[in-house]
Amino acid sequence: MPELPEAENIRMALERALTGRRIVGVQVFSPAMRTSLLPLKTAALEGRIVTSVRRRGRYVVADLDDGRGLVMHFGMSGVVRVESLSIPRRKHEHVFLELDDGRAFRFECTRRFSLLEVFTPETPGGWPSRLADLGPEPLSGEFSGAALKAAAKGRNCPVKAFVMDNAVVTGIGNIYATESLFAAGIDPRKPAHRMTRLQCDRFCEEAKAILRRAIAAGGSSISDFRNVDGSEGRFARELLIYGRAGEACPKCGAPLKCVQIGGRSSCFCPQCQK
DNA sequence: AGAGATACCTGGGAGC
DNA sequence: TGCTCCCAGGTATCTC
Repeated sequence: MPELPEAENIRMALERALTGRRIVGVQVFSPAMRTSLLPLKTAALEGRIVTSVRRRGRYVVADLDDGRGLVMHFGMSGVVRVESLSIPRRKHEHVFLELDDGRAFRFECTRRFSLLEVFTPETPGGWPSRLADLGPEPLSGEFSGAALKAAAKGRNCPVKAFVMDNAVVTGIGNIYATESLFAAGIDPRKPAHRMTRLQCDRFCEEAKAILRRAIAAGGSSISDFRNVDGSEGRFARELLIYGRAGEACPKCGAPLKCVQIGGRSSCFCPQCQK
């Protein structure tokens, strides 16, 4: 399921595949994912050239030469490919954007939690402002132990729900929150405001290191995730505790526990995480 | 304002 | 075998 490292890998691949390419056709096969896909058909995308590909949190934006942009989010099963139109459409491929090199940007999403929309910068409350409202990028200098400690003031929710809040830090989902809290030795159930400054520092350091390693490894392929070239991410094998409830803790050997936090299963070591 | 619950959706696995 | 049920996940939206 795409989190930040997966989105960044998609961004890098789309930057190579789409920059400078002209959109020559639009095909929409299914009316809706998270939002309706029908506006793509009447958005006059034909003739537009992709000028750059950006990322904000888990969102990837392909900027067009007329100032608009294509914003995409991959939910938990979104996959994009840039490949020949002649390859038969897969069951859950919902959109093809035909390119001037004979290939197509093809958007697949099994569980329809993804999003693909055109935005105009002028739209009040449109995508640029919504992206700007997201919390700091975890790999930026803006995300620090001091900032995390300040944001946690007065917040009584469990640490895990807190760090998965996109307004606190963006792009960290269940996998990387689980792994980062384990690496930092923090109990995911602990009320956010009770994290010490040292723990906030540790969390930031570990989260940044894990995210950087995951990006370098091409992301984590859990269930449906594939990179733009169809390859699987190699980081899944480096996950230490995600999805390993009942197994021995890789640090101390105690059995890993699993609890529900914010409606999401959360694996942790009751010995190592305080 | 914060926090919890719920809906959205599909495929895969467990259990009968 | 075939059926039902539950679970996974991010985000929006609702209620308390």
